[in-house]
Amino acid sequence: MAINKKEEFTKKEQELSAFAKALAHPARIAILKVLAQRNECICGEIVDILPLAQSTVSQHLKELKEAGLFDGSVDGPRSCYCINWKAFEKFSSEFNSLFNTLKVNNEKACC
Amino acid sequence: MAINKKEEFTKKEQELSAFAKALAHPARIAILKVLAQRNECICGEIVDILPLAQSTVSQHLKELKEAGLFDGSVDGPRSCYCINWKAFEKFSSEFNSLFNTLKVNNEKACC
DNA sequence: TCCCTTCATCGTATATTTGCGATATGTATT
DNA sequence: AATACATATCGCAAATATACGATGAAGGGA
Repeated sequence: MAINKKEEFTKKEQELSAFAKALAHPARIAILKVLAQRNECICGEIVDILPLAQSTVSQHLKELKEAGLFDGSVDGPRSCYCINWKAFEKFSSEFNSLFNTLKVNNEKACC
Repeated sequence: MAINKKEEFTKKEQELSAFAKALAHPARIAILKVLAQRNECICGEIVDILPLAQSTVSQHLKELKEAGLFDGSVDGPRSCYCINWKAFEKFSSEFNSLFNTLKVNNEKACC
């Protein structure tokens, strides 16, 4: 058993949860924060900052990439990682609309 | 090997990722949506709506509860699930501030 | 009291994630 | 061509998540 039932939910539910999943590890949050602190894309450096092995960091980057949040352009011997802003904005606004829907009903709390 | 390194990140990174993890499954998104559609806490019904076995749904509810997003008050033979609004608002606003920080720097995109 | 309903928990199987070292790849530099 | 550097990928081990059926607990009604 342990059949994966994720396909049985709506597409939007799957998309939102996939986005959340991409952010569901502190290392990946940390990576995004590094991007926020600098005003440029990351070209290396990440491995030095995180307390993880190079291969593990590479794996986390891959996951952000596969989630569509990251554009990685391999550029010579060093890579350049950038946020895919279109995707990021789309997901974050969808999250906010979910949050807001929930909050509106909050005003009529029942227990 | 396979040692869990989550503790080596900052507390905020851990909190945010834990929140994201709670939303990282379509079933849990669906549960929150059900709450949004009705104007009241959920007393049963969830199992009928989701395409999952009762025990599995119970497990997902437990996870939302352990993430601090859900308050569950077992009340006689039926339970009542409510969102923990304080926690929810805290996390969603922290997410937004992360999003906004990222967006600000977006304006100086470099690649 | 004896069942029925509702939900939680346990045990278990499988899938996925996390993490590392080793190795491959790909581009500059010498 | 040989080397050095930065990343990616592979292979494996351990941890965690997902899912279900079976069972347990607790209240309500016959």
